[in-house]
Amino acid sequence: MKKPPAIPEDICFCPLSGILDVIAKKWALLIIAILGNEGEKGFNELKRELGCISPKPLSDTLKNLERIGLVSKKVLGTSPPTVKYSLTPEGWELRDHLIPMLVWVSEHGGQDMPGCPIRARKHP
Amino acid sequence: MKKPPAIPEDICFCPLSGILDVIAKKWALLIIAILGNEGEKGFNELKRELGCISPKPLSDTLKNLERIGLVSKKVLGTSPPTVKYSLTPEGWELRDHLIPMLVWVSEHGGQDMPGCPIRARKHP
DNA sequence: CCGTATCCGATAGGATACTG
DNA sequence: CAGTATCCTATCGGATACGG
Repeated sequence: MKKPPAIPEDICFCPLSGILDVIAKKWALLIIAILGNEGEKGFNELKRELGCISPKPLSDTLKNLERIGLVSKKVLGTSPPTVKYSLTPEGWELRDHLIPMLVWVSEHGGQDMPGCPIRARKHP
Repeated sequence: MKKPPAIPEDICFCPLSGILDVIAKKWALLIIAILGNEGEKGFNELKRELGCISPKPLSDTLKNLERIGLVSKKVLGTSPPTVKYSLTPEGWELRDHLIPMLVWVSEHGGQDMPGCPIRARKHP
């Protein structure tokens, strides 16, 4: 049996449960990636960027990300109400650890891509 | 607006959809982490390690991971039937990119941890 | 030991409409 | 623009039992 280059120490993954419940969702990682890549985004801006997400799941996901402290929400004016979502410092840290994986995945090329196109910035 | 250290180029996240549909699930990341950390695992071994997963979701997840080429399955004997799940080369690559994130998350400490305890190796 | 089969409840998430 | 409110469906995921 191959001896794998193991995780540094005997590490407990208990704390993962909580965050994975939020992160391991359909849109969470993409939202973090996009916010990280572009800085700040409004609700519908984000919605447009994601391409085919309904307001409810987007709202839910943002609330969850906010709750666990990865995303912060700023309300600016009142008419028209302007809202900006951005990453918290913790969100940035996570994002930094996340990017290598996302980049690898996007380069590696998932052959099956049913559903709607999603882009970080430009779309071919 | 803060100028973020962006993702290398204008990168298309289209290919993400397919793989995210698989890895952004409740158990997928943990399975990859565990297989990477311990090399090979049988079905029930994995089940025990995950702590509180039912056979069906485990079976489903493994099939999906196999389908997209991250996990391979070896059938050895016939009595008793011995099966070993392990990471494919691609699975290893993904795992390498994944570990920093998982380690960060586990160190960062998710305060809320409802549900069952999950461990990579030892459990306190 | 390795799963599949079945059933079932919870919930994620899409569509749409509508309000502040 | 920024969501909330419904509604509705598909799927996920747990429990249990059983077969190879």
